[in-house]
Amino acid sequence: MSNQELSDGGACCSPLAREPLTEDWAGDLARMFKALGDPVRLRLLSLIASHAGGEACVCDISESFDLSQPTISHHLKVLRAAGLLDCERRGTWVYYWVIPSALQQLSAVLLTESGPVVPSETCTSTEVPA
Amino acid sequence: MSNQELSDGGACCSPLAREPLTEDWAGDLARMFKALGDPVRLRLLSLIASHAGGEACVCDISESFDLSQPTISHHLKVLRAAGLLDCERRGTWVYYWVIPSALQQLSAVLLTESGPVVPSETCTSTEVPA
DNA sequence: GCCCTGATTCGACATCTGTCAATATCGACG
DNA sequence: CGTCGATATTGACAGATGTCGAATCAGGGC
Repeated sequence: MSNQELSDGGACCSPLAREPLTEDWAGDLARMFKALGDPVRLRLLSLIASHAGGEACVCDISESFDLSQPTISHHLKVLRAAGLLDCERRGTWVYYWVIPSALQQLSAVLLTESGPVVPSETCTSTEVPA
Repeated sequence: MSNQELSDGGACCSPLAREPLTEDWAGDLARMFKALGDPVRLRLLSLIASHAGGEACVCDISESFDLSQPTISHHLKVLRAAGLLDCERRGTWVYYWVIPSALQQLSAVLLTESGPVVPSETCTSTEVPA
């Protein structure tokens, strides 16, 4: 995977709204978004991100779900394959943590002309320059 | 399944990293992320967002894909059901446009402690799993 | 060495998803 | 009114996905 598109040369807006995504990049982003497209995985990510120290072991977070441990492990694997998590074994336990740059990249892609704030509620006007 | 309850109301950071997502919210967000978890839909969204005027008719964007017209229509329906797009019929054509607040919400959720701030605890390695 | 605990992998299953061809709907134009 | 072009809906189908139980792997303690 190539996550180098973060620093787009001279791009003032999000690439999503600036120009059509290339197929390659769309596929790359879609894999990450698809990993987030499951409530269990979203909660897993949130649990890990909000855990003390920014990391958590499986035994700790699996208690928050009604799912079997293999299922939790499967979801963690999906998140890791998508590049959103990383993990490390320490003795008996395996600790997971979030990869901040991955989330940041996704967040940046979604930042369109709307920007971080929406001052005007009447969005009917199309203010996008041609 | 007793998660730690809300600490306090004033959320200064992203809720994803502040505290575990509630099941309701995770389900809501997951529906939107799942809609983005397909390269075709991502490109559709990008094509519409980057189109002149911020909106595009189906006949225009469908040319960029090798997919059948019903498939394009299906993906547009998914994006609309997720609250990411809205559409309007004008004569023969149907125009679609992006709902900025939806993308903004998703972008905000992903803005964790990473953001503009450089994390100091887990900066030992930035390599992603292969 | 042997077992015990934590975590992953495997195999199987039902369900969901993406795709197409065929058909239907909706509006414009003779 | 009939037809035509643009979208949407339906039905069907292969492939992906989420889930579990069982088996397996990895360390620690006896």
